[in-house]
Amino acid sequence: MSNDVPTKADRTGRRGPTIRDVARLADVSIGTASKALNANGRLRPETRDKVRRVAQEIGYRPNDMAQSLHRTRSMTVGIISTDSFGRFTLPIFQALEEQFADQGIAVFMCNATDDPARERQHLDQLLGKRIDGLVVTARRSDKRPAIGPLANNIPIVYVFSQADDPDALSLLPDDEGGASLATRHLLDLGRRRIAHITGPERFEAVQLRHRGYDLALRDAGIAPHPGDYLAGSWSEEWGRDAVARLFDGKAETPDGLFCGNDQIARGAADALRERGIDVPGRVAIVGFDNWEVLATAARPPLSSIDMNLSALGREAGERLLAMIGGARETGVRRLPCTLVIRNSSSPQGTAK
Amino acid sequence: MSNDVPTKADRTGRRGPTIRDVARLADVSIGTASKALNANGRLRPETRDKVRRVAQEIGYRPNDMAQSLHRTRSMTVGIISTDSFGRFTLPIFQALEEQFADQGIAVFMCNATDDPARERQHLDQLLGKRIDGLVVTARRSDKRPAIGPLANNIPIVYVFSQADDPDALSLLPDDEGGASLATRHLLDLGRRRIAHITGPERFEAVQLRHRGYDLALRDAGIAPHPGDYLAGSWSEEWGRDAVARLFDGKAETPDGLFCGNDQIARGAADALRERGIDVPGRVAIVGFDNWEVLATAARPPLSSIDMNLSALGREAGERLLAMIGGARETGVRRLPCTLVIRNSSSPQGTAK
DNA sequence: TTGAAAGCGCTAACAA
DNA sequence: TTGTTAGCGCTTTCAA
Repeated sequence: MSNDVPTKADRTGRRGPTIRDVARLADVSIGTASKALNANGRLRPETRDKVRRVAQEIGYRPNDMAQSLHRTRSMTVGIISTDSFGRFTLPIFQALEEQFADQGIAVFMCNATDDPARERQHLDQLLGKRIDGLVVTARRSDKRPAIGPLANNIPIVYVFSQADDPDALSLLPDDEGGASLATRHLLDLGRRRIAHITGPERFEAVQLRHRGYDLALRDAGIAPHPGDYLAGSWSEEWGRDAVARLFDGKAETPDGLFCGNDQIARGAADALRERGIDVPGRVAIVGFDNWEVLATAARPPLSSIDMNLSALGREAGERLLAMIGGARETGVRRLPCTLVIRNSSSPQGTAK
Repeated sequence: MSNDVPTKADRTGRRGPTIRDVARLADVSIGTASKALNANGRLRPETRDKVRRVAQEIGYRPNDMAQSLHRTRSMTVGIISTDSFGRFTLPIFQALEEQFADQGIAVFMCNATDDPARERQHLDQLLGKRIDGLVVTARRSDKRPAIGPLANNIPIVYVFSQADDPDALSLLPDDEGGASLATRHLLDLGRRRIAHITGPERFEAVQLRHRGYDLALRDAGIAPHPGDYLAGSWSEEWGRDAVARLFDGKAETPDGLFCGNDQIARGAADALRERGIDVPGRVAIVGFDNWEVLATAARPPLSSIDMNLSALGREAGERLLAMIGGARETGVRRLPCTLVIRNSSSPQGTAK
């Protein structure tokens, strides 16, 4: 009754006021209203102000989907993890999301836990939503079947995962380089016999890290001791077992340990402490992953290789944006790892 | 030249074929095509088949945004973490995503790491996308300022986070109940002096768990020993420190430890082992969070309280769907925790 | 059984 | 400077 000009929103009870409502209340044409709100075209300042004021008052917010019907872009991208989300994907996702948010792009998250059918289903849905691009992640970086060329050849980038398709773009951490970095660090500390305790050999990352370790040793003129490469599982228990194998009843033992991940490193550190072997005094240790909560809680805190997953995520975001913009990118790109030094490879007090 | 009837897709180079293209190629009206594809209305079977075949062939997929312009629903929801994503939010998100995917609803993920401005910005974007509902999560379950009533009163549910607004719906784990459960379990084991080592008191969860512990003891007719409640930090180091305080040089020591999280529990277990105190023989331990990777790697593996975050996520999904459907839900709902028994509170071999 | 046309909310080209 | 109108891709009456 006192409520003049009921808005569409009032009538339907759902979906907000439309530009039509704004136009009506501001007493201008709908075209004018659009112009006023979008800052383009010439308009009398007072008209523009009036429209904007009205829009503000009734809480008008343009309907993105209607807009997208015009532009060729939906201003959304999809991220699909073929492999559930986890410790590794999280920082990547975080960086990606931030990057896209800055561009006004919203992110659909999908999780297809090792289920190709579900993956297909998600993909379908995303295509229906007309995403502008797709990011594919995984829990480990081994090769996976490529996602077929998407309708409208929507650009795809694989992060921490790689497609078995040479035309795809994959972004990965440089496992080999990271391993070399760790090994060289131990060499620089004066260690001469460095063992490598690592995870299951079927992981590509295990093979690459092994290679990096090997190369660094050879570069230093050291022939790797054959029994010093131990592949097992990714667990603390394996770290402890491996130490037992390397140290118990041996006359000659390693003075450096490069571990395939921080869990193994932690198990190794525990096992050494329990044997009264000083870390880093007699044996220095470097882990991999730089899983903060684990690495800092260890005794001593663990030096570790950081895969810089946030940087990886940012890079992926940039690449995808470029591809959405029309660039064509292919191949496997590996980003550098960095070394984080803590007490396990540094005299007490020198590092945190 | 040989390419008859170029589709819109061909012309623009972007966005897929439209229903118009399907209609043209199938030689029917666009209305008929729609009917054929949507399985409603009466149609000659052969017409329907023809349309479908064409649609299939040219890879037609309806544009969700165009559809949503009609329905009152966008078939999307937003999840915003005000607090970055982490270990706790992940299982919740996973469960939510799965639930929504089953309903054909896609999920926008947003991360506003402790930044109200960014939160507002994300919210704006989501409103522009016309999300049907919103889930708010956080890294800890303390009260937070409610998100103002959203335009079109889009339903909101807070999970693992609560709003300072009695009209909001919050879903939380039952910290108090979980603590009682842990304590009763230790009592059932015959333990009579149970200490509680926990995190910073400013956490609501710490207070609730303390209460649950207290109640369980009193119910059993045991007056809590004043020095047996130790609030500190959430770290392993604190777990070790607390054990030192409780055990070193004391004539009377606890025979049960209920720890505020698994990190503390693990530190405690380590400290006891190093003192030659048998776990669970002389001291039984129960942790909180059931953080698998940590709990199972501990020596002995830790019994722990599981907050059932997946269930929490599922429940949140159901509630939000109900609210989208028109239901009105308010208040704080706490979902039960469960006890996972491992060796730290069970004779060797009885539990895994 | 099928076709034509209006309209969802918005933008942009063209008229006035 | 402002208004009118034709779509964007789809669904849904209402006619034929």
